[in-house]
Amino acid sequence: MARSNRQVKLLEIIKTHEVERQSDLVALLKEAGFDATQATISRDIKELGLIKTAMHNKKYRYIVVESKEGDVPSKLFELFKEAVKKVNVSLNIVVLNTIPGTANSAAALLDSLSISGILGTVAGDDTVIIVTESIEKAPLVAERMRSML
Amino acid sequence: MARSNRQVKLLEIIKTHEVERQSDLVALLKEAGFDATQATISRDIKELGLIKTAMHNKKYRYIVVESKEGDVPSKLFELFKEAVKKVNVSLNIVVLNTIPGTANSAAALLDSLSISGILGTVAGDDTVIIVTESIEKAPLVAERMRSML
DNA sequence: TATTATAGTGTATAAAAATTCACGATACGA
DNA sequence: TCGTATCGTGAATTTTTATACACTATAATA
Repeated sequence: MARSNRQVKLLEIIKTHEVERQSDLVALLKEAGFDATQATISRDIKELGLIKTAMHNKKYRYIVVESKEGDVPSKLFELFKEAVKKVNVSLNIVVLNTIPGTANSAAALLDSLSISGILGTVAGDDTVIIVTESIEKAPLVAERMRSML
Repeated sequence: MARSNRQVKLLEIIKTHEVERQSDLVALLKEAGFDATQATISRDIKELGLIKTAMHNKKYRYIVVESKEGDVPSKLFELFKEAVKKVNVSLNIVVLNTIPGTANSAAALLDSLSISGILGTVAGDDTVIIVTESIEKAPLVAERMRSML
């Protein structure tokens, strides 16, 4: 699925570049081998919940923000960050390795977020298994996890 | 200064309304007695660092986000929230009342944020005195403090 | 299989947001 | 008090972003 790959790349680009506008994104994605128009990028940005904001240098930049609106008490995020050590993908499964005993709370956060693409999660002691909708979605979900660390 | 008042009102509006676009803001501000054009609102939004983002209902909405980009370890924010009990203004001074012993860390956060309009801060045991640039700026700074709680 | 959804996209356009330019008000020095 | 600089603003415009519409491909259903 080209779409998921593009969106993963898009997140990556946004974190590593100072993207001022969508047309820049079109260009950067093209460099990376993804052909998409501004219209598509606009839709991706909406779906991924990305935002454009003024930086201190007075330039605009697209960025990723975690907790927006009433999303979730950010303490849970703190917890998540402390707990999760590694994020890996295998086929349609994302595996989180956590500090022993914290897998459950990490999973709890995931559940409360109702992240798109996730079918379900199971938490052991130091491992969370996340089942995603498809092989294509898995890297996107993983990227989302990493972006929370 | 009409500008500061407008911006304070603007923040207030944004937190209490689902503002989808700047022209809505123009209208709402007009109701509140502030006449400003879209151009001015656009500038205010840039200055205040507000953002437009897609909500879960797929509508766009302007919101305030605290920690953007590499802004500050969000733990400091947690601390700030726990510490600060009240925010008051008098002339060009904003006074924070905190839990005893925490005023210093609250002030530390403020310093690290380099918030515009603040000349300097002094922290006692349970009180932070914030000196702002002008009487007009003080309510804006206070609003910023409150928005972090 | 034929038929009907559904998702993803580009093109063209509408809509929204940012900025350029000009101007008025205020502050500051000479 | 001038002249000069700075700031905030609106009008008009440019730039950027979102979406309506049409089309294709793929999946789901009878």
